[in-house]
Amino acid sequence: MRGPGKRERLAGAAARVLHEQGVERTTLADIAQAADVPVGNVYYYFKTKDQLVEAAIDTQADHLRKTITALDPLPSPEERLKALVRGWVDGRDVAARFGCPTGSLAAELDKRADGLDRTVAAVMRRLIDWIEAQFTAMGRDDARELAVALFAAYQGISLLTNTFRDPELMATEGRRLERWIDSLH
Amino acid sequence: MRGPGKRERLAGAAARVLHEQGVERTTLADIAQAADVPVGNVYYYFKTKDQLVEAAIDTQADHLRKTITALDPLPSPEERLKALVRGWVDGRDVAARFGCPTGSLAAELDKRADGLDRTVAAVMRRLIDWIEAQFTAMGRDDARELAVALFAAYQGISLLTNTFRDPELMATEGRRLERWIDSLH
Amino acid sequence: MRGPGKRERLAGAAARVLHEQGVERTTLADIAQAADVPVGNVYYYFKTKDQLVEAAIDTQADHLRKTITALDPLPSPEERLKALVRGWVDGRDVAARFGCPTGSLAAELDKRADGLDRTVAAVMRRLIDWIEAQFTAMGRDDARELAVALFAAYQGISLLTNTFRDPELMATEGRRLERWIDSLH
Amino acid sequence: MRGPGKRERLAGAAARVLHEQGVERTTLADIAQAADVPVGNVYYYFKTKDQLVEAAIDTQADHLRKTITALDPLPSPEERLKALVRGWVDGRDVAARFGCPTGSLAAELDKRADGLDRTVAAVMRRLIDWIEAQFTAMGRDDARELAVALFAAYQGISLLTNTFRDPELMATEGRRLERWIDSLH
DNA sequence: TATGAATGAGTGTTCATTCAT
DNA sequence: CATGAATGAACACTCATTCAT
Repeated sequence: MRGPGKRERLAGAAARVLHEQGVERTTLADIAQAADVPVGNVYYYFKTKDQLVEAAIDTQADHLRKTITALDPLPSPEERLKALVRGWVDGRDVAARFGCPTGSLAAELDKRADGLDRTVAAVMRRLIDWIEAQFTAMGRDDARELAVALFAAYQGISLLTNTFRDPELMATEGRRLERWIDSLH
Repeated sequence: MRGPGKRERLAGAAARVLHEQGVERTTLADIAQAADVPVGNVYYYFKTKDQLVEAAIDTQADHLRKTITALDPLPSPEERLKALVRGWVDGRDVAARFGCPTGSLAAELDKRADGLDRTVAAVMRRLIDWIEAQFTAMGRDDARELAVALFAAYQGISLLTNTFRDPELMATEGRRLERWIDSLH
Repeated sequence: MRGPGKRERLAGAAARVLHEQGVERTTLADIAQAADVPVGNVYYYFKTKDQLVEAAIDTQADHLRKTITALDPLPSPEERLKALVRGWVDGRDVAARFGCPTGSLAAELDKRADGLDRTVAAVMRRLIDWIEAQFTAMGRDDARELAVALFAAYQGISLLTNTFRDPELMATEGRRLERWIDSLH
Repeated sequence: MRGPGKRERLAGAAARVLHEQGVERTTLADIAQAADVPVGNVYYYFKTKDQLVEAAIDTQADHLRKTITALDPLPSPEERLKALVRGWVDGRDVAARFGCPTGSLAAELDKRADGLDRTVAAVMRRLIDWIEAQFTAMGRDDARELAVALFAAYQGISLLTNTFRDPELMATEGRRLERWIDSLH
């Protein structure tokens, strides 16, 4: 129940609740309650709601970093990319209910003038960079274009999976993407 | 300016402003002002904010219907699909600033418990159905899967184009999708 | 109970309550209650608390203008100045409880970074200008200095009258100032 | 840094910050920071914010006592009064920015129901008493009235100097007051 | 004594919705 | 039909004060 732990608990709760309810529909009280912290105390750790949103983005960035780190040991770039896709598919039930955490955040924050939209963009760029590196390792000189296309495919199918509340959409698209990756060398 | 005209003006203003600012950040006053209608008068035409959102969705559905109608005379399904893609690319500057109108609406409404999310879903389904019909006409028995993939690709690249504020992303992906369509028969 | 009337009622209530309680200790709810207006409705007329404060200052400026206008018909500048002093003395009971409305506002607003302090300053300057004009009419070439001194004397005795809750202080000083004015030609 | 030293540091910081920012706009955190004392620790020395305000008043009272003590050795009451006035004028730059420390405190505390307003009043009364003693020593039987007038003149010109942010006002009025004192025997 | 952390009541402000005319 | 005005339930944020260690 100590300081640092609480800060993380708040950031984690923020990441979760903001994903589930969206930024605008989430009140500070919601986050405080989810973290089991009195509302007034939230401000000891985060001076504004925006800072909480930023912390939530950071939490997602951390998660992404870990995901990538877990993928790196795999023997080939194709394997790494297909494992990434499989990870997306594994999250299809959550996506069906709430969409992609990063994507829905990006969609919402783009409507605002804060610098927060730049922060999400940076997180996304990092993942695209990593994907690009894999395609480059596969010898593709259109690696950037392919990386954008792959990530866009995921973002798009996340949105549809969520809109139609149908996890199968993600599963099917995942299989298609795996086949597509295999077809590229 | 009679009733019906005002109603449409309001729906149109709603569609525009909701796309630009998002549902949650748009006030009724914003829409009323954009339509040059006194705030109090809005409620004569729409009993709740949700009904205005619904009208905005309907406006988008109309627009989509017209788009499709304009495409149907084209000689082949490949041509129709590629023209659809070209239409998306033509809207890349708007997408860079505000994303896809339908997609951003869907993302935001999915966070709510209204039936409004079902309404956007229906609009999207209609377009996917049309795309599917084209793939079927091309002789593909995986037409549904391809339709979902194509529309997802558009939704995804819209999000990225918006997030990175870079219309070129959409242009590049458009060319890729056209090549992909050509490769399918 | 119409719009314009309500706006004035709010400004009047603000002037009164802000004088009695001070700016910082007065809540919008206080002013709303004093004007018998629901809190939310205040914002239809004034977008911020600061605008209410400004309206209160304007109300005081109006009052000052009227005071001066009532003085101008008097036959000589000495008479006008002494009548001004007598007006101050007449308000000694209010001063004993709450100080000078303009002075206490000035003291409080000077602690802030708004432009509001400039607004009060302007009101004060207008009165000093008028006093200066009287001294000039009396043939004094140190009219400005005398005007500042006279107004300062009033502000100072207002503060002391308020601090010691003793209206007599104001009365005594008023007599002294009248004698002083008489001694100047 | 032991207890007593800290207590004084806090009182001094309170006096300074309260003068600069006003009572209502100053938070305990502000004072704690100015005194370089952790917020939580303030309450070991002062149980409430009001007690800190009281300590600040006491600090001012001390300062006033010292001022008077330094004046007493002067050979004549006229000299002592004029030296007092010159001291006021010396502080004109601070007055232009923040007003008279005691006066602005008095103005603000009079809006409250605490006994604190009585405490400032007592400090002021002590100085008026001393001024009165000088006028009495000059043989005036209207010494009280003159004392009140002189102190009021200072308070008033402090307020105007502050409101118009013009130290020259204080300088001019100081010269006038010195001439006035000379004219009284 | 010392201190980071906790707490909760209060404040200004926004906005969908309703109402009187 | 039209409209300015009214309403009240939120919400983000602040801060004096208290507590645990």
